[in-house]
Amino acid sequence: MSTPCHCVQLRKAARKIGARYDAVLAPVGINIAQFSLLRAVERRQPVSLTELGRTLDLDRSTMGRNVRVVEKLGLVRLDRGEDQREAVVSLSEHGVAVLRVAEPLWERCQRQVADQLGPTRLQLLGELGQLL
Amino acid sequence: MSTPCHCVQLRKAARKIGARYDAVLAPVGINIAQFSLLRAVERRQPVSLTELGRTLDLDRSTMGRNVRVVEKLGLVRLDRGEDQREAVVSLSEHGVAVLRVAEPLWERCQRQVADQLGPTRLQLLGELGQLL
DNA sequence: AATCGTTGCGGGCATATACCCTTTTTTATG
DNA sequence: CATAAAAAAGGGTATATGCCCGCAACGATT
Repeated sequence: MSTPCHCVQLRKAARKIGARYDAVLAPVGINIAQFSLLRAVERRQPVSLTELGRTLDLDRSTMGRNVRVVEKLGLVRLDRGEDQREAVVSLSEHGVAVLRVAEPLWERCQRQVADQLGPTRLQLLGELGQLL
Repeated sequence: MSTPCHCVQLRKAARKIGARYDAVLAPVGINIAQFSLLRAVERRQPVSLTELGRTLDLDRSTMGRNVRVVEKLGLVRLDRGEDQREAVVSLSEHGVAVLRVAEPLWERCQRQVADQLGPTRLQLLGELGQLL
């Protein structure tokens, strides 16, 4: 028999948990990636795409596209920074409102997942990001 | 302060580890998703798209598209099954050859990851799939 | 044999993600 | 100050992934 691929296992777990968070957030019209993006923007706004990418550990071009999606939803604003090269992102009022509604939904899901995994595995989960 | 989102953590870890396996497999011209697909095909061939999807825990339409990619690479064959609705997949000779070359590369990466994470965290990976 | 519910695909649509290349703007250097 | 190097976006291309819808084939029931 062959060992299961650690990467495949991890991806599978990520898909599953993602679907869960997505379902919880669906009533608000956003998914977990967008929720995470909005939170990151709120904490650092106004913030450039590059900095956002560094923060979320995503490719800059990925950031640009993901931001465009939430921009179309009217959740964030995109402006030019002082540095004319930068595109700086900030939450719109609508974005703030959506975030406020989404937060308790997310928290409930987060808690359920935490209970289901237990503190030990949660701890390990956090360590994965550091180690890889 | 806000708790980090378990889902986001997991996705991030999955992206990172995925990039690693992808890099290792790049010389063979496939990525980890395709490697995993080829292995699944080899073990069950000839296998229908639906069954493959169930096996890999992927949406059937996703399976269809992913299979088409490796088909274009000449790694698998797609035929009609006895049941005329089914599209059955099997490895081509080239697919087998690529798999044989890819396996040792994958194994080395797999071992490195295992060493880096240690047994406890490795075990977590397996458990996540079950629990989520 | 005609019909109807089920199953299996394929296509359309959308998001997430990454890599590469080009253009624009800034900055550092001679 | 002029110019070259560096930084920031943006667009192109490609894969992975999921949902929904429609079509075709299969099987059971009448």
